[in-house]
Amino acid sequence: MSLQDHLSSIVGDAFAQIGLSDKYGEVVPSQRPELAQFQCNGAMAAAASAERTPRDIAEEIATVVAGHPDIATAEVAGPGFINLTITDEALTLWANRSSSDPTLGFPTATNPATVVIDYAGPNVAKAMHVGHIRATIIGDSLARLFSFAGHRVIRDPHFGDWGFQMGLLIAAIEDDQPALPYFDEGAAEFPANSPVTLDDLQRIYPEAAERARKDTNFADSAREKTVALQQGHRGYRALWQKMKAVSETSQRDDFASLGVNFDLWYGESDVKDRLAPMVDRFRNSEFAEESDGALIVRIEESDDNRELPPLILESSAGGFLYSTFDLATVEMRVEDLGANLILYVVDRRQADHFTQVFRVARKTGIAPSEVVLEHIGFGTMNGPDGKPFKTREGGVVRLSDLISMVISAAKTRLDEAHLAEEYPESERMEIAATVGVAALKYGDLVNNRSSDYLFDIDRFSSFEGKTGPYLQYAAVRIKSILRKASEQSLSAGEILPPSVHEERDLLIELLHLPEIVQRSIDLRAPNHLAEYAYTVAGHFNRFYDACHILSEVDPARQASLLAIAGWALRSLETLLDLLGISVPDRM
RNA sequence: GCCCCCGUAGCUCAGGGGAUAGAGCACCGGCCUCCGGAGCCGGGUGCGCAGGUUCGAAUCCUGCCGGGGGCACCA
Repeated sequence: MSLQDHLSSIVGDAFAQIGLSDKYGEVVPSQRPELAQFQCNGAMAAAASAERTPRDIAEEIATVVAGHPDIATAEVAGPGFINLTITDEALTLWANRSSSDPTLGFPTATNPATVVIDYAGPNVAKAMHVGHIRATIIGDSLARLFSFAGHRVIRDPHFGDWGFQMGLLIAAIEDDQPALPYFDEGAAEFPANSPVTLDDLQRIYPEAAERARKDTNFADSAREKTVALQQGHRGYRALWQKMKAVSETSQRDDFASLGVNFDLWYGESDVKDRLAPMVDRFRNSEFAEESDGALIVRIEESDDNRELPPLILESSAGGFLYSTFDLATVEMRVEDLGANLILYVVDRRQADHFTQVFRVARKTGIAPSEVVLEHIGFGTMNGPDGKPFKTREGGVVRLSDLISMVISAAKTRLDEAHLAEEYPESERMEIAATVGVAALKYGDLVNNRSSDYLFDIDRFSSFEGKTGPYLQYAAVRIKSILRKASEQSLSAGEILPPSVHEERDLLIELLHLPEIVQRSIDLRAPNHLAEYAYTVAGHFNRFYDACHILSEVDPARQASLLAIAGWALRSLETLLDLLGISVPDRM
């Protein structure tokens, strides 16, 4: 239980005692910190049904609550706000309890759910680019959050490796190099090395896509090859393996440099054996019908306010498309993984696609009613011109180049600040990498995920104010103090009642962590963590200015200050970790 | 055409139906015999417009204006 829950139950009991529902007792942090630490707005909500004035109810609740030993003051203000302050004794008790708790006062799940998080979504033949950054960072943070909350999390990047783009590539490569054994029906074996590099694929793919738009024969040929690949053509499968391998090598490097890991490294192709059986099951069922040569499922519902296109199970060419992959993947995640909740962290422009997949999964029973499917959409990362982020030449920015940019900017900033100058070169590089990635991730996650945001390399690389590096720096300063204390054989002890308001304010702030984590999970919104981490750092910095730890003369108080600093550090590191940001030991 | 999202300070963005709507940047002014100054403190005529619901609306509903996005064989 958190302090806030505890206070809610005290106030809730008071409401029950005067004959009103205890649900009105919900306590939240005060919006007016100069007036109180916490507040309850329930008296105003209760007034109408109780046929009493809000102030009248509030006064009575305040009187009852004021008698509780943990409550220092309970005052009515304005139309009926109940402002609460807790005693320093209660504050200290909760501080000692939460600071020593493995999850910092957050109650972990008693009934853990299996949560599959589908994020990143890299495609074969394409190096990851800025369009993948948000999906990767947001998905990773959500995975960390659910894991922290005690759920069983399965992270799956869901590679795009089984669709029409494969047929396009095969057709283009065959056109260019027809003598390759992959196109020879009688080939006994295939070479060990890939005939194409990722750079080749990056060049070939857009050319082939463009050609298919103009040349229907080429497009038809690519569709045929897609079908042949899906149906098991030996040569195409062998070539596909090569293309997949060269792509994944680069993509895994990108994930590694972002510090992002997955539990499964599945793609669309990992459900390839489920596709035909699933589609055949629906072919003659009530769900599916033929339309323009394709097999479709209509998804309209009576209360729709617009026309929604049907989901295409099988194309008129006899191939499977991405909706079919996603549908079969739901089946796999439910049957094989035991998923209770599946989150799709995908650009919000694909909202209609997920509406189709979810409706079909629901009505066909692929997703039983107790399995929750959610599309976690997000906005675009724009450049300084307000349009999707591009290179100066107008091209797509590769993720690896973007990462290099932020790391290089971090290194420049370290040099300017004359920081880390005496450290070994390898450590300096590591610090620059950690700081650069923190700038990138925090700059993204601090925004509300559903809105577009502007990525400005100059602003991000300034590293001032509300940034990842500022938070790392705040944490590093605490580590430095704790290291010095340790060298002087000083250790943390019990947290004592605060002496100055900066100390009290920090304790109160740190006790808000459980609610912030819960809200971030409920809303699937890491930006609440990002904002809160910044608030915590601010409170710590004020505490740091007000309470000089190492020169404190009272040993018990010094041990208490060390405990508070340690708690603040662990809170900051935990919050940053939930954002996917790590803190160096020094910088 | 239909549908979805967005519109908050000079700029970039937060904001859970609650009090006086916040932060960062930028700009101005302070703070170092002390733990790392990437810091701390002070400085603010802003919720696109008009209605509605509510004791209470940036938040919910309707309309309008402005911006972005989506609309079956790409993913």
